[in-house]
Amino acid sequence: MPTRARERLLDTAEELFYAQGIRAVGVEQILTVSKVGRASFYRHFSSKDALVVAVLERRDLQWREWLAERVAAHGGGPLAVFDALAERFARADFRGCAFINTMIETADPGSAAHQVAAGHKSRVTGYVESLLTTAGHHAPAALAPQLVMLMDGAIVTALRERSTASATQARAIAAVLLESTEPLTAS
Amino acid sequence: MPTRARERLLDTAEELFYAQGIRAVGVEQILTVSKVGRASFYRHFSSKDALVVAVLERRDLQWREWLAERVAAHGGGPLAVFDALAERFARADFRGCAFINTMIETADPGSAAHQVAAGHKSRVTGYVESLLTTAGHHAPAALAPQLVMLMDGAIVTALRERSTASATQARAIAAVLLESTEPLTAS
DNA sequence: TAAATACGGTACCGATCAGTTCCATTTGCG
DNA sequence: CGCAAATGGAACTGATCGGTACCGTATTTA
Repeated sequence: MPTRARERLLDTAEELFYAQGIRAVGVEQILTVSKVGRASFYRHFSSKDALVVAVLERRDLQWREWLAERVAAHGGGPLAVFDALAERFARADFRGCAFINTMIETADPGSAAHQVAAGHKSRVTGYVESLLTTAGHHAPAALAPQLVMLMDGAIVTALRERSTASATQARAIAAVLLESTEPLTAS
Repeated sequence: MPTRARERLLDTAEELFYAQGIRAVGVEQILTVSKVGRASFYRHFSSKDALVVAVLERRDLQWREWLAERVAAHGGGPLAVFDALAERFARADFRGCAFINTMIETADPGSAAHQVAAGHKSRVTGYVESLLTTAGHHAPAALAPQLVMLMDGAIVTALRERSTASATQARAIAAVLLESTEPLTAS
């Protein structure tokens, strides 16, 4: 492939979708920025929706690779996910979680984009559970969803306050949960 | 005002915006559902953006009124906010927090809609802080943002999982935070 | 060199977008 | 009753939406 139009489309679309939202970015803008011809676009993707799905699937893989790498760099413990989040929040282009954003923007739960986004979250939960298991913690299956909920809360809060403080806060709360000896259920 | 067109517009727009997203709802649809003439719309609101702001400002007031009422019904303690959330999550039309959704959908932080949404969150935080103060808790100013972060995490999780479980989980975590005698900061 | 593939540019399609204008009707009030 | 304000309907604008068709060009491969 001479000029790798497909990859330029994915790169451009990922950046624009994340920065402005999926609906806010038209095919026209993607073509202009990526310098790909209109016909070439529809040779690679049957529709804008297909491009959205392809972007999300690629980002799911890349994001989880990035998370695993940063967690390892921060010691490999379950709490390291919040250190990784803090790094993410500090980036100038941070605009929340692309998958949360997609689920909110794409209201229909049956749409392909919505389901890719939901799948991402369950895969992240599985990864957090594996971190808890490796750390020898009791009840990883019960704790992982709670940590992911803290992660999501920290992400939304960071988006609103434009600071990394929520990652530190969430980490401190998570530390309390990990220290508690009895599994935490309803009170 | 004979047929109260303005109120019908606000009611219809609030429902449609929440269910489908702001961008996804055109003025055309609002006019059709509300049975308001196109001209009447622009007599009451200078633009669609002005309608969006009016809807959000009204919902801010109504939502916080509703929260205070449900918190009182659940004993008036700080943890009651999670009982109120659980009720919200159980509704068939639940689709997350309208203000979080607005901040995500309206990417530009300088837009009027975004700022109304941000203002709502700070007012809710102030309310939670007053609940902590009334309950005689130490360091309400430090704890309130943490509880709001838990609320946001529970909301996003409920939207993804379509269950009230996250409210119960968040309440249990919040209970641990309230019981801890020392203020929780970075570890 | 020649065929095949990928590509960029442009014109075009019908639909929808937000917003304006004009007109006939209906409503509440004096 | 009669007037004035509020209203609903429809026609229209220019811009943009996602998507299609065609054409000339550049690159790779046989």
